Amino acid sequence: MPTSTVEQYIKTIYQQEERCAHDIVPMKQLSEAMGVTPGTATAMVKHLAERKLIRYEPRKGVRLTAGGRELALIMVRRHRLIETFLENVLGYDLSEVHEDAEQLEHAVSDKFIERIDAYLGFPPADPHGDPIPSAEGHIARRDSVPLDHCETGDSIRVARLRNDDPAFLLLMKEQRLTPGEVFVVIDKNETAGTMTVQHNARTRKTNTPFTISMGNSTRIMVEPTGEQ
Amino acid sequence: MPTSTVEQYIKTIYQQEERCAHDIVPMKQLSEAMGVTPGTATAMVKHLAERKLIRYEPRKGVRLTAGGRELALIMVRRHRLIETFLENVLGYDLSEVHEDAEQLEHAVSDKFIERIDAYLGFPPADPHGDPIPSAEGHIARRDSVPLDHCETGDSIRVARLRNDDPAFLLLMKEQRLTPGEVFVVIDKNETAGTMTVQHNARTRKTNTPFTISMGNSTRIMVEPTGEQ
DNA sequence: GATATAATTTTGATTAATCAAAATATATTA
DNA sequence: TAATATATTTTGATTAATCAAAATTATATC
Repeated sequence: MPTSTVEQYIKTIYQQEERCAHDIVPMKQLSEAMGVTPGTATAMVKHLAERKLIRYEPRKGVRLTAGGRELALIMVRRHRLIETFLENVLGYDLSEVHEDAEQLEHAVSDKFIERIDAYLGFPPADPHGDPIPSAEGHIARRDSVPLDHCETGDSIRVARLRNDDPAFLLLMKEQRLTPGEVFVVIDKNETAGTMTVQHNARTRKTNTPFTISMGNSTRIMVEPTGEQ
Repeated sequence: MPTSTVEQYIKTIYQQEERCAHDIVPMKQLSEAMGVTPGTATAMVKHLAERKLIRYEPRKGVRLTAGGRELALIMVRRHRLIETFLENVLGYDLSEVHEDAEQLEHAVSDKFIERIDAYLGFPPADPHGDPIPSAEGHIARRDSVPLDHCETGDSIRVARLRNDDPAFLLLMKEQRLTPGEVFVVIDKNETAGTMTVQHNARTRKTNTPFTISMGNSTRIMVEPTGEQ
């Protein structure tokens, strides 16, 4: 049985892999995401590699093995089903679900999760719109497309950033073009080779438009929100 | 914040106090109930005493302080509400609820418990019939009476045994006259000074009658089952 | 390419919880 | 009461997870 700490590391590595172009996760990124010192992460990573949950390349970083990915998807399934339950059944606010789910996901049994799934009517996605992996570890491939495939007026959600250039990622962060964020394409200028996007006014206080080159926009994977 | 191990010890001490005449819980009883070696229990008990959750009398045993009792009742509340939820909402069998509740009770937040309580309609008792302590730590005093106050035909549940004589307790265990067990009084003979009880035929395979002296029957606290 | 900077690993310690086995105290029995 | 059995505590070790700080190795800059 993996300890809850092991589960948490594996889930975090999975999430970090999702957020980078290169699938290898550097130690700094992992230790920051886990909120531990780098030395602690190194020690843990060696242990996870022995358990065959990850591949560890010293001085480079880590990537999940098939077994690690399996465990990660179990944890993601638990987390998302619990969040859905907290919101739909117990009436939690969306901002409150994460904290409690983070604790519960390490304490629930498989039986509990399957019962919750049935009780909720086998929902395909959690309250954030993220797909819930099946009990067998299958997760719906989100039909994300590069931003430059979108048209003016499209309402979209950022799925992932296919680029790990720090300057690019920093810019994305400053502009809040990070996974999960919702936008509208307010202009697509083929001649100038630019796209302009803007946060939805009712979800953001500051929503100044942001213009990006068509070339860079291919690095931003988005999916339709289904709105409008 | 108490760790889940601390929570478990405190809950266990509370339960053991309920099950003995003398409110002091000897180390052997505690270590066996916790499933750890006696030395481990001693070490932990010192820690709990420093935290002012228990009073520790070396070579004698332990008893809860007011603060310890408060924590114990929080844990009992969590456990019983979770069991109720698992049975009433998720359709668990009664025999399955304990195992999952035992894990979850250490992972849930106060918010979660209060929401579950409301969702269940503020139930007064869990599926075993045990009262659920309030959020403020009040628990309904079970209206238990000594067995000799019962009459022939009464259907009763054992609440607690007010005697810690090992032979007596062993006998009670052999006859399955332990807390939670359900019986019918089939004879009360004032002249002979005896009472005879029998397990309910549909809950027990072996249900040979058992006769006990009136004197000893005062040590067995029971409550009406509400049946018949 | 030499040096400064940043990332990573190593080392030595710490805390919570545990066990096995030795030492000690208490209770029982003969 | 002395001998034996039982309960309890102590001692020394272990494991998982962590930190701080030193040592090492990449990477970036001049």
